[in-house]
Amino acid sequence: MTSDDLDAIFKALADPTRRRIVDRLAARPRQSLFELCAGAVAEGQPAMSRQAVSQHLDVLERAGLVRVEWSGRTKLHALELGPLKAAQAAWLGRYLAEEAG
Amino acid sequence: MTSDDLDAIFKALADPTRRRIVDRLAARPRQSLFELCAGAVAEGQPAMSRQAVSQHLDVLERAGLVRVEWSGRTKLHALELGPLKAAQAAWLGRYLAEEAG
DNA sequence: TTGACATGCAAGTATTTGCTTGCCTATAAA
DNA sequence: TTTATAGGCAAGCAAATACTTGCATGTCAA
Repeated sequence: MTSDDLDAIFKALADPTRRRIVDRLAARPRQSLFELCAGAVAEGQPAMSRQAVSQHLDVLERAGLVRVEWSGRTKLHALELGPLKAAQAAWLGRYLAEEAG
Repeated sequence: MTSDDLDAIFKALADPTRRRIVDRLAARPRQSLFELCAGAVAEGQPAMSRQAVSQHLDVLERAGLVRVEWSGRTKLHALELGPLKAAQAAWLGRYLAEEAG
């Protein structure tokens, strides 16, 4: 866990659209790009272009927070919590409250 | 803790220089702007101009992570962990490992 | 094979970020 | 009062971001 890794992780989480993508992938893993676009609309949020969502997913993927699996022509995305827990161990944990239960 | 608050907190932590400032304030609270500039050099890091450090402190202060207290012409900075713990409670905690010990 | 679908790639643009430079204000010390 | 010190304000600039538009590629179905 280098300083650059922490940069990428915090930067990825610093955007509300990306945090919503994380939340949707936590609720249901293995979603395609189109499913994630539709999910935004389903939650009553402003529609996002496919390219915009794709670029957000790239940011999350480069931070290691999203893992990708191809199934034919469909790219399935799922949450990867390892880097976040590593960030907690490497830096964030010093400053966080101990989690209650 | 609004989504904007989370934006500000994660964005503030997404820069290595700002994380080092946080670390230095954790090690010793109530440091002035000049002390924080000197601290960078003392740690063997590249010197930073007063204005650059000041702008980083503004970002941390706007995120609520740094609390300021004036003493004469000296502005003393200290770490404020409340917002970080609030961010953990509001969002981050869902995805973090339970802290060992 | 043809056409529809899921996604990638690349260029263009407006905004933000990180940093610098130059000048100004206010407090403290000589 | 003069001078040095701690910091603020504002403009300028290169790089990064967030998003769009247009076109290309690869996969599946009819």
